[in-house]
Amino acid sequence: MARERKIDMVILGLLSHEELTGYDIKKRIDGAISFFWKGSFGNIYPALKDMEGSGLIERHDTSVGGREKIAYCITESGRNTLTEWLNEEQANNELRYETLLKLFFGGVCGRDVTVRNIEVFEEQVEKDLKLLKMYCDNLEKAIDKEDHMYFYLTASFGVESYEAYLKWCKKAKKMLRSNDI
Amino acid sequence: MARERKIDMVILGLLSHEELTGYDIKKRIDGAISFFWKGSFGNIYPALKDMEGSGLIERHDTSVGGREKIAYCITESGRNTLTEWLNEEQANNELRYETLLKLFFGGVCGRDVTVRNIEVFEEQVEKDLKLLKMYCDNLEKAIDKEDHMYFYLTASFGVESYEAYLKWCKKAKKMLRSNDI
DNA sequence: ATCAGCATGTAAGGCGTTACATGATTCA
DNA sequence: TGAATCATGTAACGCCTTACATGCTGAT
Repeated sequence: MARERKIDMVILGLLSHEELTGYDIKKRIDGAISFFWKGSFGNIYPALKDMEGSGLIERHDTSVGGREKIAYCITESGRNTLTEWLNEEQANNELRYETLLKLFFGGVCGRDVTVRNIEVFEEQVEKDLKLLKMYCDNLEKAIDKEDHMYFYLTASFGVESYEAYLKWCKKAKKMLRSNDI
Repeated sequence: MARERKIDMVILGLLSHEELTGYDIKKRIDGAISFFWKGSFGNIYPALKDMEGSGLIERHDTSVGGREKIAYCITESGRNTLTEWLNEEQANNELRYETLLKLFFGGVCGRDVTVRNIEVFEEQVEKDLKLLKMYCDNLEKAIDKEDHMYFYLTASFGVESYEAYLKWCKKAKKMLRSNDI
């Protein structure tokens, strides 16, 4: 029923900083944002069209030569919508971790399978954590710019939680490998 | 294209322990599982029907009096499907945290709004953490039962990460409230 | 000349939520 | 008697993913 499509807010948020094409938006989302929100072309382009229709954003053609290129910028109305959303206290936070599902039902296959699944998870987390730390390090240096502080805090959330994940992985593997229990 | 519906695995996992009705399944999911996976009646009942059709589960009518009641149990084929899934190394783990989205774009509304959003998040995490710790405490006492260890590890994952969240919340609020930056 | 990357989109299908519809039983 | 809980489902709708379709540009 109610308007739920959060991709609109991602787009408005990105456009509040700079003018972007759909393609650019995808690239931005694939960066630091991808750790907590995803987007696809089949998602972004229709949203862009809808939002233009409702006056939240405006297109302006920046095609060069035969290359089609449509940049969008946020309107006053779009900025209001974004502000309203930011001021709403309720937020929908969801985890969908298949790894945890497999862990929960780990008894069906036993310890070795579960340990392996944890290891696979651990490897991914280690890889992502490296990236997140890189983001953090770079942002820390430029934290005097107001916007950078928000980006830093977001990346830092990732670092804190991923480090907790790794700590848990070690503990869990140890428990699964011990014969005491 | 490919079969993706993970609710099937949740159901198979639950039925691997005991025979359950759709209503029971919903209640189980709303317990400890809800921290990392959700389910609804509109989700569960159709899945049950499909899975019965493909022979992964079997119904047997346990109606009493005028009260309709259909319990399902897992079949050999269902147990195989569950085992195959547990043995697949790739797992899809996704975070969709609207709070982080709001944080990332926090510059639009400024520090007070962002601090408030973090506080709302913090309150929810504190509440959930209490529950998770309760689960952990209860399971720790009965960890000699193999299955309980898996449940314990899952809840423990929640405790570790939620504690990291809280740690981050304090740090973030402090940074946002300071005038140094 | 070819390939990676830039750039815009559509179509089909799957998954899931919410609301609705219906009725029985238990307990205060 | 009325409310809460048990119990099963369907329908509408929304959102997203994946795959497809198309074409330009710049670098090797």
